[in-house]
Amino acid sequence: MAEQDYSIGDAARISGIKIPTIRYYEEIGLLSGVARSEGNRRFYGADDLRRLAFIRHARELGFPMDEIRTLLKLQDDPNQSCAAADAIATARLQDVERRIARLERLRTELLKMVEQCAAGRVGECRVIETLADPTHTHGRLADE
Amino acid sequence: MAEQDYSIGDAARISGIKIPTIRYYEEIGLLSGVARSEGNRRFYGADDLRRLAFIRHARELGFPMDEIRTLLKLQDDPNQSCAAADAIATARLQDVERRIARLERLRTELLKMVEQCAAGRVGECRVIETLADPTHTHGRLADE
DNA sequence: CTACATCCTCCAGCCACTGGAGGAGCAAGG
DNA sequence: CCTTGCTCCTCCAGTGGCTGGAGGATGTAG
Repeated sequence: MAEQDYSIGDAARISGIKIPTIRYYEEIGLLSGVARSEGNRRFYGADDLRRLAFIRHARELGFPMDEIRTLLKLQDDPNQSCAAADAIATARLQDVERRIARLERLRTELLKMVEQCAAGRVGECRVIETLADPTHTHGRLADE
Repeated sequence: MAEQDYSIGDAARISGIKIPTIRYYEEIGLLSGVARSEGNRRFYGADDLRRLAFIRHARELGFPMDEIRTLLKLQDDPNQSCAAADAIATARLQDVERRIARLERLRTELLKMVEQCAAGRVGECRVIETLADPTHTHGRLADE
């Protein structure tokens, strides 16, 4: 193992991704050609660590796995147009905005529920009542 | 089947929950004692439909399954204190607020990425670069 | 009576991991 | 040199919350 190489445990600590998850990422092809030591242990170079950081950051931003895969392929081939990456990021942005709007509505509804809870019996509990309210049946709140 | 009874297909249409999901809810004990016809078909009364609407609405509000289970038990026993329901709703509210805050941060970051994409080559693409940025490694954006 | 819709049960699969069993490798202390 | 204890390996099963398909029974309309 050269000086700039890391064990899977190191990689996990540095990237903040758990060991089995790193192995899983390799299995599903996000990290190809991971090197092995004599004793069959994986070891990672700086590139691999960057790749793991990329994946982690993208996951945190809510990118789904297949989009990450696409972004990694783009990254591997830096002469391609960045339009595809832009499209993916834009789609993600719109998704995030939709989710914010949805959560804001949930917030309003939950606030109402909690405010009106007079700490009484369940029989007259707003929380339960609101949830049972059949006027919500066809969820304005569903994914749109 | 009496007049106010519904087949599982009707229940699915009315509640907006798919048929296999309704069966699944029964299997995991959210709907107990579902009646059967001579020919072994499930049928649902108004109570069951209300219960399904409750579950759906709670799911839409982001309540996890075990909290829904608790709320349903509370509902089944209307002399209990509503404090437990209130606690669950409050926790949910806080969770929603945390998620909104998190998504707002994502939004800011994604906006920056998209704005700076000059539709150039991947080599100088902000989208890819931002994601690869190792200063994000220990995610301020992680679940907190 | 035939077609067709709807239902039944059982079981496999989805995603993105997570964790455990059982065993091998390796570094340091005695 | 040997043991201790840590890390690593592979394989496999399980998570939650469904979803869908196979293969067969039941119900209904023409």
